Order: sequence, then C-alpha cells, then structure tokens
Amino acid sequence: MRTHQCGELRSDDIGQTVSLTGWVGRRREHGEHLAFVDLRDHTGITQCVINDDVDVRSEYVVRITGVVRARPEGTVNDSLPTGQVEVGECEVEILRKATPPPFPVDARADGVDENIRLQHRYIDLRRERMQRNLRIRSAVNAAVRKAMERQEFVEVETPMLVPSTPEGAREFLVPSRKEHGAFYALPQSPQLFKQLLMVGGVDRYYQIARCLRDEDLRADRQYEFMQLDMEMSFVGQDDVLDAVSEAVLDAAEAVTGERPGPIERMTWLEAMERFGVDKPDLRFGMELVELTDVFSATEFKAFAGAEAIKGIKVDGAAEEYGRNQLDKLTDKAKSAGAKGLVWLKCTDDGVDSPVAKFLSDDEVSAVKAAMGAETGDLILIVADAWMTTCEVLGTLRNDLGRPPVHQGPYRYVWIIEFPLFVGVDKESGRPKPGHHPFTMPHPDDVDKFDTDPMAVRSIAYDLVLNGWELGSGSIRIHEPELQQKVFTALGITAEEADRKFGFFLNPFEYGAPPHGGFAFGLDRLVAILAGEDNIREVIAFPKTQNGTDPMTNAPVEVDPRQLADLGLKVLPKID
RNA sequence: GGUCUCGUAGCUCAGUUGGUUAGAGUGCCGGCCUGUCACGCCGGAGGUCGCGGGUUCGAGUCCCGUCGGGACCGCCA
Repeated sequence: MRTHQCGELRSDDIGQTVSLTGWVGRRREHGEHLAFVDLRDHTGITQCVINDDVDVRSEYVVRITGVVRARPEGTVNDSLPTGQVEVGECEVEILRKATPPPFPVDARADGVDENIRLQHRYIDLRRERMQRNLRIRSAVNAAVRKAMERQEFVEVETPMLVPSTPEGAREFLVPSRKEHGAFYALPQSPQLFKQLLMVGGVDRYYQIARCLRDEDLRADRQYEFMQLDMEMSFVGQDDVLDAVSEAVLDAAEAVTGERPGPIERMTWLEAMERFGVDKPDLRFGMELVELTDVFSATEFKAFAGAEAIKGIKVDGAAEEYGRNQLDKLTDKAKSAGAKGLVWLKCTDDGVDSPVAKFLSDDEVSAVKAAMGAETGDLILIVADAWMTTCEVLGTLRNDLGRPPVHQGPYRYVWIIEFPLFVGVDKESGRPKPGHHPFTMPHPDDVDKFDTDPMAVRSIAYDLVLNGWELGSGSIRIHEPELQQKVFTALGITAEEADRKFGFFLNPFEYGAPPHGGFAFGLDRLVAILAGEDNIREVIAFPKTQNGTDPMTNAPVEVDPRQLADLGLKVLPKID
C-alpha cells in the first residue's frame, strides 16, 4: 500500500512518486484549493499539499499518493526531519474515517489525566513517546535474548498454571473446573521450575518470563511484569554476575548506543553504612558519616549509649530549612523508626541547634570536622540501633537529595553478601530468610550458625540502577546437610520442611548440581533507559494503582453459570 | 489497612469572604482564506462543577460520607 513511511522522505527523494499511509494530524486550510495535511505514522510526519476539496479530518486513516518536491524558498521547516520536502499533486484515499480523538495525539497529551490516556490507550500509543517506549522495550528484549543465546543459555518456557506455594508474595488463584475447591496459582516467578531444570541437566536456562504478584501497585510495580529469569549449573557467584552483566550492558548499549563500564560491586554492609539502603542511588553524595566515636563520652542523654550514631550533611541548607520544615524532617525520621532527629545548623563559631547546650565544644568541632561541614550547612544526626540509624538516614538522604530516577548518569551496582537472615518474624519469633530459604550461606560464616546466626552472610546479590532494585539472585543450596542447617536456624522442623518444600527439594535427591541464578525486572530497566519514572509508560496496556484496566474494565463480574462450573460462590463484601 | 493529594466544557485549567445567567485557552462544528506548519479571521455548539447527604435565604466554594486517579507507608520470601 505504501512506498515510504512518513518519517523517511528527504531531498534525495525529490521527483519520486510515492504513496504514504497513516493518520491525519494537523491540517491547515487556505480556501477550497489549498490545504496542508500532516500525515503521521510511527516514523514521523510528512507535509502533504492537497489542492482538491477533500474532506480529511483529524485521525482519518488515509493513503496519499503524490510527488515529492522541494518546499518553496522560505517554507522549509527545520523542526521536522522531513521538513526540506513535501508531497504534492496529492491523491487522497480515505481508508477509514474517524471521530475526533478525546485528547491530542502529540506531546500535549503528556499533561492529560493518565486515566483518560489508559481508557483510550490505542490512541495514546500512536504518540511518538509511546511508540518510542514500545520500541525501546522491544530492543531491550532482543538484546537480552541475544546475549543469553550467545552465552549458550537455553530458552525454556515454564507453566503459567502452577501449585500455590506457601512463602512469598500473594498469588493470583485459578479455580480448577475438574476438582472443585482446588486451585492453580499463577507464578510469582518460575523459581521452582528453573531450579528443577538444573536437576534436569539443562545447564543454562533463561526465559523472558511473565510474573504475577497480587500485591499493591506502585510506580515501579504492576500485577504482571516481565523478568529476565536465568539459572546456571556448576557455577559460582562471579559466573552468574558476569552472565547477567552481559545481558544488561548489551541492553543498555542497544538503547543508548553507549556501553556502560563494568558494573561495580558493593557489599550489603557497605551499602547500609554509606547509604542506609540496600539499593543505594550512587548518583549523588550526601553519604552517611560515622559519628559513634565522636560521642563515645557524651553527656547528651539521647546520644549516650546509642549503638550507632551517624549523620548526613545537606550542603548550604541551614538558611532554607526553617523550624517548620525541620519539624517535618523530624516527623519523617520518627515515622521511619527513629526515636528522634537532631539537627545542627553550622555557624562560623559553632552550631545553631536546640541541643547545642548539651554538646561540648570538642564534640561540636569534632562533628563538623568529621562531616566536612562549613558555615551554612545543615547536619542531621540519628542515634539508635545500628540498623535503625542507617535506615532512617538512608530514607532522609533519598528524600532530600535523590534526583528523578531517569536523570543521568546511569549508575549500576551489584550489592553482594546480603545477610542470610533478616529480622525476626513477629508471630513465630524465628529469623526470616533474607532472600529465600534455599540461599547458599557464605562459606566463611558457616561456623557462626550457632553462635551468631544474624551475622551469617549469604551468596545472594541484587542488581541496582539509580536507586531502583532491578533484580536479585543467589547461589542455591544443593546439599541436604547444609539445607537442614538453614532450616534448623529458621526454626523449621524436618517434618515441616518436607510438607512445605518437599515437592521442591525431593527431586534434589536424584542429583542436583551446584547451581545459582538471577532474575531482573525488564519493565524497570526499560523505564529507566527510556527516561520514564513510571513503568506504566513502558507497558502497552498497564493497570491502574487499583489494579483495574480503564480500557477493558477488567476485572469484571462473571456469569453465575461460570461460577457454578467452577464450584464457586461469591460472598457479600464484609466491611 | 494507613497517610497525603487531585476531581469544574472533549482536553488543560481559572473561578474572590458563600451571592446575578460558571469563564478562558485549546479542540469540535459552520463560514472566509493559494504557502501554512501551534496558520489566520468571523460565528456557533458544548457543563449532572465526580456522586450522595448536610449547613445556609443562597453551595463549584463550607462540613460529612462515598467513588475514581496519582504519590508514598504497610505489603512485594
């Protein structure tokens, strides 16, 4: 139907008779016998000059045949790639009339209520931004797939109808028609199957896998999302990190044209100490500064005896933060778990602070020296349990200094050596697994299982980009003795382990190779590479924060006969 | 489950201390226009002020509830 696309024609094409297809954008009429029509497709816009009295309107789908010619002197449009030329002597074929769109099909729609864009997503997708995002996504998928194939990974598809598993995210359930009361679950990840593929001798598995989790939605979370899921046999941590790095760096290069340098590594402990989070945003400073020793002999009760005292410095912010804002910061710190927040405004001869009178001159000057503070800087200090101190300041640091996620430069970092156990389950009093219960403990820490379990590190790792967690993985336990040790530390009896995880672990008896893997979220990577701070912008048909689709109206009630078939009865909502 | 925030014309918004017939831009429809490109000029249509209740002589405006969108906390092994 067409000889060229709408973004293609250049001066070199002058004289050619061409056919273009697309949607009618803006039109500028000058009486009955001259009209300019901007014809648009996913490649761009070409101006067509129409001399007949043809009724073409916004978003009509048309085929225009005409002759490419140079624009008359003084009418060249430098803001269009095709602006040197136009198509004249046009014959217009209307392929489909259209009603006017509810919002403009151009950059002005960026400001339109997202709900309305989603209601008419098929129109929204015609826009340059959306077309670009879809194509970036496709390029990332292609690059990732190519990188995995090159590294001899085998793409294996795993089932979408799987058994419900006891741990982890809330699952979507699918009722069985054959056995009323029995349900499939939709996979929150292919975790179970990919490890069994290793037992099955596949050696290196990957899949661009759809994962489903029935948890509340966010800017970076949808019910359904895509992961590059992979697993490899007979490897250690470095092999996994290298293989994933290849895929991620290839994807970044495919989109930006520039290959990022090798991805740096940081231990979980260092990330917490310096940035107060396990997904540090390395694009800005404001690092946490250790102050515990400075106050080792302090008279100030709020500091005395605290496990950890740390501070962050906000450059030159002393003036701009009034009492009101400082109170808000304090509230923020408290809601993040701190007992309080101490602020110091640096002056020429000391500090201005409600607690200044409790601090000795030596302490004040030691703090300023440790923080590298100058007059006009604002210092925020938290004294609490080590984890709390780190986390609270990490939250404040992100609140005060973090740029939008897509703002360059890209800072990839591997966070390694996560703790094997994190915190304590409120109900059972048992330690909770940091990653999952099949994660390999760090070999140097195995003797700490009995003495100090919370200090045991694991061979688990996260990939972080600009403060967003892209994904995580681990080397898995493949020996039953070690697995038993972990279960014991988690307070899981042999009987309970068999009941909960038997279907998963029993196959290991038939010969599980040492193996490990990783999974990272493609939506998040694509969003950041596309310069978006919301993954809905890189998903063709996303859901709202409430999990609904304004276009299809899903979820919807179903016919009672369907429910009867499935042996289901809907109960009234309880408030 | 919680905190915050938004909801007025197709779209983006303004709307005074609670006071006459709720406005603008843009889009849409009609007319004029032979070199525009955010074309221009003239005219017109277009409103359940999200919904329900309350206070009041009088509510877009104040109060309560509710629905919908968004950000975040909880949650996401």
